[in-house]
Amino acid sequence: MSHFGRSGPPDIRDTFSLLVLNISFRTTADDLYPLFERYGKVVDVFIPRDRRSGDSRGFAFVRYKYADEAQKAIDRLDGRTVDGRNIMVQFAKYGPNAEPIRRGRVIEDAEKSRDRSRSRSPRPRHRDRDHRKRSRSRSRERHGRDRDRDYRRRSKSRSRSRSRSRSPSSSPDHKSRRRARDDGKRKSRSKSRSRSKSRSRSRSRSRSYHSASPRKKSPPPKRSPTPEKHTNGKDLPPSRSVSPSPKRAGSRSPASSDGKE
DNA sequence: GTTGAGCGTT
Repeated sequence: MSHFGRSGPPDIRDTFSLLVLNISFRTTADDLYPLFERYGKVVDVFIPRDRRSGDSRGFAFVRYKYADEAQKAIDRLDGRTVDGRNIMVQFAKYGPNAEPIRRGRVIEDAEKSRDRSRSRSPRPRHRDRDHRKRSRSRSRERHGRDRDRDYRRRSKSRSRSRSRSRSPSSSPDHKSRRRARDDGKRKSRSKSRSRSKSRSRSRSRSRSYHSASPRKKSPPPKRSPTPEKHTNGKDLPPSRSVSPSPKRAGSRSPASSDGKE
């Protein structure tokens, strides 16, 4: 929703989107509008909110009518303290339709192809949209729900050191603490994986699709007194389609490897 | 009540 109450974005044909980062969670579009409107014609102010809680996600999008005004707003508001937070204003890189943005403006089809043809963008990496979409979890969820996402976020933030000092009051306490926990967890996992690996070697990969709960404790390979041949035939009856290894079935017999190792 | 890297809506 936009600041004007309309449905969806008003008109992004000739607007320049600005991304305002590091704003307070209490800051609303009404608070940002007068601030940005002072430097130009603001077409729309949008603050993405969480679907469930409805709270602000900590950043906003301000669309200007003209690029020079947007640039001026960046120059004037970037680094300013708003609501007690040092905000960061910059041109948006992606449009609402997942389209690339050049200098804050949505690149049109013709312009896009032209740009590609003339000069390759020095963009080091193409960021997957799904990637950020998945990591769209606010820290609130981090309290004890999703720490799996932290892995990716942490590694990504590492390579983002080129950014300016966004938070001088960055307390490394959190990282250290979290890292310690992760380390411990990782160790335990690696051990378990090692065991599973050896087992998997003797076992057939057809078991992969069988194990629906990786978290569950791996049951000991209770081997019946019956010969391996019998077990093999029972374990992978219709799993032929799952195993894309035709040569294995012909050149090698899983029965022999099952018994040994 | 908390949080803090990032890129968007009916």
